[in-house]
Amino acid sequence: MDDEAAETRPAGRRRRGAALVAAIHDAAIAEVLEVGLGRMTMEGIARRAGAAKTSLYRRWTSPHDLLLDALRDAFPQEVPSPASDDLRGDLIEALRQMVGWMGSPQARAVAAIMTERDRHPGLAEALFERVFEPRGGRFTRTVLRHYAACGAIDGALVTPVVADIGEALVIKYFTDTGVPPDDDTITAIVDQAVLPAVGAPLGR
Amino acid sequence: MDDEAAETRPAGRRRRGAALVAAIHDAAIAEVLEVGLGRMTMEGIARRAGAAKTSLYRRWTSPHDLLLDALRDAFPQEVPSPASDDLRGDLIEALRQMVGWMGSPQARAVAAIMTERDRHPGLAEALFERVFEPRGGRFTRTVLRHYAACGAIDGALVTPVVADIGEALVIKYFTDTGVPPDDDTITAIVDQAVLPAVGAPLGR
DNA sequence: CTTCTTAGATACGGAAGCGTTGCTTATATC
DNA sequence: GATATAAGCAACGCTTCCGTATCTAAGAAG
Repeated sequence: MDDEAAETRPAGRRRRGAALVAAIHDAAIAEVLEVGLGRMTMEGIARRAGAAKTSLYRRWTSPHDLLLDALRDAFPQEVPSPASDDLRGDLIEALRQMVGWMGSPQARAVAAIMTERDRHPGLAEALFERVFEPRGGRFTRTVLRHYAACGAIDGALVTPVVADIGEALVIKYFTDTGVPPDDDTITAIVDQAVLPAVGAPLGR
Repeated sequence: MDDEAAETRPAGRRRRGAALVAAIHDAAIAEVLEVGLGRMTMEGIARRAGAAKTSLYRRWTSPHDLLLDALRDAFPQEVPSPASDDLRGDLIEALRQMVGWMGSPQARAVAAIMTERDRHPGLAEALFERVFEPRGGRFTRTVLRHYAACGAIDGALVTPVVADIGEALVIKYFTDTGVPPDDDTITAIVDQAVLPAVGAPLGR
């Protein structure tokens, strides 16, 4: 994910332009994941990228500025929802996609910014303005809306709260245990929490 | 919350023993909330507490050590569950208590440690071992178990996933918006997500 | 091959935190 | 009031990062 860098590069070759920028972007994301938002440093990013500090200061003014740039380049991550006529299966698949997305370095960098938003308010704002729009049940909500439009479930039940149930439980599982939920857990979340809220029969 | 410190203390008075320790504990918690886990420093805590750096090093070996000590002193926060025969009301009350608890400096310090657990694994472990046991639906779970025991709801439906629904949605609301959910939102969470999962009638 | 652009290497003075030391002085105890 | 305990204070050499400046050398363009 990083390491097209320092040691690997045969001393006599120099990256320029886009290739160099990409390497620095990767280094910035790797850096925030390893040392955290509060300990990001131009020197650290340069070291990790195998680039000269000078090359960073030529383009960016601060680690945060650089990080935002890196994230904007890495997004958007659009999540298409394949809609068959299997509500339960589509919900499970949506949460599976979410879990996969959460594992990406970009997503974890965003999470790091979100959790420290009160310490760096400007950064969180800029993330929203410049990178992507927040506040989403972007995964299950898409699915639920589709089936509500079909008439398969009652559209009045697809409230903001209900559209967040699946995502909320995935996130809580992740922060509680430190690992993403496996398929069995995802299935349990859909069967025991999401489906009941949209009026599907209980008990599975 | 902090500031029994520096400027306020009339130059000729010295705190000792427990009073000093308490002031330093407060300063440590305030410090982690302001600068974050990664930027906590012995000098910073000492400055905030209006104490000498020496006095910290006499008792603790690192900012993390000190922080853990401060948290252990501030806990436990037991949450009793007043059980009448109003499931819905008790669920709402439980989540209200949770929101209140989340606002405390101690809880936010714990949250800071949890969100950076991969950066400081030892700290998160020590928090569990030395301070309190994790992994809870400690709020709504207590309520749901009570009513399951009474036979008011089906005990088989009170799974780990279901016991986490309320807390998960409160947490997600908080991290998404940056502010705790108000009473209307809490009510919506209970009505639209928790109650359906335990077989209560929909729609409300 | 020549030239222009741009990355790399190195050094800088300054700031801040580190963990420790030696010493002074306030507070508690007898 | 004398004495033991414990806190404050100031300075130490060391490290890391800051932002900048200077100089060399690799890559691209003509």
